[in-house]
Amino acid sequence: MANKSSVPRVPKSRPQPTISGMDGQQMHNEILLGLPRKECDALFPDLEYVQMRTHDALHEAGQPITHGYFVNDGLASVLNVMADGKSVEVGLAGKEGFIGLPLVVGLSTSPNRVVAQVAGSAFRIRASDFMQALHRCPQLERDLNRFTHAMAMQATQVAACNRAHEVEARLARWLLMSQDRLGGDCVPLTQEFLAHMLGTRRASVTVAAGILQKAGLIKYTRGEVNVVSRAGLEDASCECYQSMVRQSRSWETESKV
Amino acid sequence: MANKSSVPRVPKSRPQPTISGMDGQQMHNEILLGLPRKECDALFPDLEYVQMRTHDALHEAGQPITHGYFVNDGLASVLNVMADGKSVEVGLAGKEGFIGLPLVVGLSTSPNRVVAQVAGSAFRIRASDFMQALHRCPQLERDLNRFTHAMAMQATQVAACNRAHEVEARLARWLLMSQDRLGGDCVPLTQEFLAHMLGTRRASVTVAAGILQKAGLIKYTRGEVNVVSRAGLEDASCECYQSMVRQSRSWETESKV
DNA sequence: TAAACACTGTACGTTAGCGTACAGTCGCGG
DNA sequence: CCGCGACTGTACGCTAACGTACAGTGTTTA
Repeated sequence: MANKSSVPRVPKSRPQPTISGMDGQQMHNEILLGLPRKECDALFPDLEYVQMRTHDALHEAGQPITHGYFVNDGLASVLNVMADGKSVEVGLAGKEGFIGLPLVVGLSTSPNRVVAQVAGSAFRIRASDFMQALHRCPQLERDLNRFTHAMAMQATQVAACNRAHEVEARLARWLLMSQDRLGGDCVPLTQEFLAHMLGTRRASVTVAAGILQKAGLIKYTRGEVNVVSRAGLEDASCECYQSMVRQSRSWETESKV
Repeated sequence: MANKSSVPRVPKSRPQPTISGMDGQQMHNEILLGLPRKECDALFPDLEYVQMRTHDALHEAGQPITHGYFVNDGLASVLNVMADGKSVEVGLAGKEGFIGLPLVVGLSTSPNRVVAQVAGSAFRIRASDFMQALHRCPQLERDLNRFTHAMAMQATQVAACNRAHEVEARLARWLLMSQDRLGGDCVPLTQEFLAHMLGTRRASVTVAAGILQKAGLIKYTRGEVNVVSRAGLEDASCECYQSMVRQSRSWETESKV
């Protein structure tokens, strides 16, 4: 929440190659920001700055992946869609992430639906361009393999959580995770879509959110959740949130090869 | 159990470097079998052939990873362990797999507990040796990155399944998945441990297994499930099983870069 | 062969969550 | 300013699954 007005992390000494459509926008995507100059040169000409509007589908389950997306802003949800149309969120990516991981291992079909859950922007790249660029960008490839691993960890935690914990705790966890990735107190989402995320009924979300609100942890108003007490939410959430945080920590400290 | 005397798939033209403790045993692990000669030479001296006994823990949640395991035989379950001691299976690996994926991205702590769910054997390698060998084995590294991806897909499917489907269907799915990885009709497991896999009560497993048995799909006897009708089981299981199969198919066909 | 053990079957009260339906409430466009 | 659509609150009967407990049954050990 603090870094709203922080300086962009691109070193001044590195004038970025142009990115189509970006004019004047800031780059937030952490994978791109961390690339060495050489890989930027190789990659950036293929990137295109695009807006993500709420509920835009980036990928469709079972469909070919046309573009990869370096999320810059906002929030993308990875959903597993069941035969009866119900969906369950299995992953969440913000500016630390990339959407289109199958491409990294040479698959061009997405097993999941991916939607922009909170509007924002992304740098997108055509699948074919991406796969070629990858060969020239070893650091990018390594980052993406790591991110794949991080998403895998997230999915395993969610798998367990879905089995073991109840709606109220899962909702709290989800809000915390979103807040972390958005960097603000406000998560703009309707209960209807929260229900899709949690794989439950809207009515269940209403009840759970009501409890959190009465406890003074959040403030809910038509399509917008405001986090009032992070600490309280962490108590209300299940251990899974802390597990995930711990994992991404050990990540940062341990995994600097 | 059936394929004890099948021919080894290692080409005759490629005399294998010795592996400690292996004397006369056959190699089944598909990752190792697919490596080019050069990488075998680099890797095999560090491998050690070991037995996995039922319920042996290969990794402990939150503990350092001492060895990676190329599963050769039997079945390894990746479990997420909750604070209250309950566990939920989030991944399953047989001879197609490797246990210790965090090592691949430079992490030396396992987020999950991994146990031998069905006894067998594995080729293990010390974590430090593994991480060094990886630099000399690009094909191995690529294979393992792919396998990471496959496990991630598995986890996402399980995450959704855990939320959406009921015990009976999940049990059927699990039996099918195990059978695929074991290559026989018989899955040696008690209801108690099936319950741990499915993240449910033993009593629920008893009921579900009873239904499958009455329907003539399986035969259950003290610690041993015999699959009678695969087709029937596939009907009884949820769509998730087919999803997973489809994914590993597209895998094999698409992803030969 | 008896006792101990491990595994399986079943039962019962309790509960979270489901499906569904309907009544508020807010905000925007006509 | 009204009406309509989108969002939220609540209610009710129903079911899967839970926690727990205990009785059967097969297998090993003494």
